[in-house]
Amino acid sequence: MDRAARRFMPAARATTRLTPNECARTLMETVPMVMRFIRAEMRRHRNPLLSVPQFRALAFLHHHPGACLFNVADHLGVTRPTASVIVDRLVRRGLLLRTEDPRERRRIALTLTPKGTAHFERARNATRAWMAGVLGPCPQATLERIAEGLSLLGRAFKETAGSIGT
Amino acid sequence: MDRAARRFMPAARATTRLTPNECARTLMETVPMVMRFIRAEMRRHRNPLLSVPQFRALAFLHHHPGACLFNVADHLGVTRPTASVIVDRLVRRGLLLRTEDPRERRRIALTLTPKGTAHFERARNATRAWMAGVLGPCPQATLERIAEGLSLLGRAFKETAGSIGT
DNA sequence: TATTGTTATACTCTATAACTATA
DNA sequence: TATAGTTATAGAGTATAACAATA
Repeated sequence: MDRAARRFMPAARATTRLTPNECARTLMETVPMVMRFIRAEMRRHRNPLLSVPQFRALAFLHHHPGACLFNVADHLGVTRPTASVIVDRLVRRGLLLRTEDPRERRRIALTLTPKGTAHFERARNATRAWMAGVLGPCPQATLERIAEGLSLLGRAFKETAGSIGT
Repeated sequence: MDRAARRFMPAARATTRLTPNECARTLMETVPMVMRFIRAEMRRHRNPLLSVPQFRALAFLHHHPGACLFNVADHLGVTRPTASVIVDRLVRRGLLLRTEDPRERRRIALTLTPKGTAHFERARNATRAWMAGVLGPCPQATLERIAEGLSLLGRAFKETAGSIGT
């Protein structure tokens, strides 16, 4: 076991029961910190690259080509005007194609352009490589605990915290 | 063990080794998602309340009264101009006091006003209560795994990802 | 010269309110 | 009337560049 994990274990196992409040405190310290590292990293790269929301929008549309604006807003957890602005910037940069859905003319169908696909994949690979570099030094057991904790955390939020935006 | 945890375990233990890349992917999906829940929750409250960076700035100064701008920027992980703007908004709202440090007249000493302290504590309690509500349904074991994962994650980032801003 | 902090500028994210077009 | 999307407006966060004051 690595030093970091060993340092942590006694506190986790030997003390009194961990309360939701203490967990919340750890959360409020860790998540924003990690988030700003991600943001800074994504901003560091070449040219205008992608912001985190832009990256997430492209990732979603990469897996759901032809999705409409509402789907994007829902996935990003933002209101439709916000999603509209984000999408609009990507369209202007030539990364997204906005077409009309002939069956439901109120809707738009969003798809990545070849340039958008290339841009997204480059950003994704760079981000993953950087992150893998950060996580790389961790031993296997630590990696698994991190993934497990994140997975459980994500599930708790998805189940309890209601949906946002309209 | 709760259903959620049981559902997760087989994937974590029985498959091939978890790679840093896979962990990175989970991270890129979970952290922004949790972050937006936090942001949305903090924005939901009464009046202008506090944004996440504002909250973190007040939390830091609550524990380090008299700290200077550089310290705040360092803790938030932003550049000094950004910290200056954030602090300035809090000063204008009467939540922070900006005074000159007589020993080092280049520096400013930042402290919470009584109003700032009250405001911060209200925001902190509300956020923790909400978060505890989200985490509350989780069984003890899950809670501990979440806290452990976050703690290890935070440590990995703090150790590897260099400092930001200047 | 180096450091601390601010201001100017520019861009993104984000929400609410008001609007258009379609169903 | 209800829904999909846009536009207008406003404000926060963020960076870089240029600056002032102090050490």
